[in-house]
Amino acid sequence: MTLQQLQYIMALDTERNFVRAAEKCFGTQPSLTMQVRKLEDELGVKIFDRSKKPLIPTRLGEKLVEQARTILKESSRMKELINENQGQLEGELKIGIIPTLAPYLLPLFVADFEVNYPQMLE
Amino acid sequence: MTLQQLQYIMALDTERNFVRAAEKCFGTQPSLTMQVRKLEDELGVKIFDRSKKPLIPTRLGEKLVEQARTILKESSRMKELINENQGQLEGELKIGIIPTLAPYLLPLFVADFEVNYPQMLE
DNA sequence: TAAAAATACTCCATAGGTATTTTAT
DNA sequence: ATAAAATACCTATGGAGTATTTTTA
Repeated sequence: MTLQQLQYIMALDTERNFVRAAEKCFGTQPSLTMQVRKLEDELGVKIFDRSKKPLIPTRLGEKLVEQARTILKESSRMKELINENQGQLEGELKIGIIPTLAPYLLPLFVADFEVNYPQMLE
Repeated sequence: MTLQQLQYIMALDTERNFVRAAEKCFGTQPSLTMQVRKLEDELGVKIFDRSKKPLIPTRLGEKLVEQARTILKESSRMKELINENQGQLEGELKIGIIPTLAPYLLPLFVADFEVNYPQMLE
């Protein structure tokens, strides 16, 4: 069992679709298919019922996905502990982007950034 | 960050010694050295102070190890959920035993069973 | 000087990608 | 007919091992 696999089943539970879940994880559909199956094999149970579209988590699958969320939340707590400890680092953030795309993409990135790291903008 | 790395720092925290920690994880000292350093690099902090023997976790390291324990505990909960689920299976348990031995052994088996799987007896 | 940790190197398992086929609406 | 999932195949990364050197008590 890997943290990556847990993120995969989380995304899959949300999207109910391998293609979209893969995009969300910045990967491809086959990788996701393989890893989810590998996890199911390891655990010895089916997490998702693929016999219908859209696919749906099994009864047990729902519980496992929920637990996956818990584990991943505790994992991100590792980085939180570090941030808390170090207080605020100071530094420079360099962004590289070709001029053609800059006016279209940069505003999107910055908007996301504002939402996710408000404390870095002061 | 991998679950394996978290197990490594947990073992290292307990043993305070790469060689013994590696044995405990059924691995070798160099792997452990590498993985611990890799995790430290990824997180951008030192978890253990190796400048003295025996090595000792840093202030922050102690917190991270504690958090690692939490994450691993939540991970093992995945398998617990599966066991619990399977405990809810319904079915028939057939026991074969020769009549001569039955009065002597069956009570012992049942007693054990009651202790170990109470939820199956309701 | 005798332990423990770090380094050098090698190997191979596998995560992940592309291309394609199969399946389900 | 079409979109989604599974399969086949390939590549490259990196985890783990052995052998060796460097460290520190």
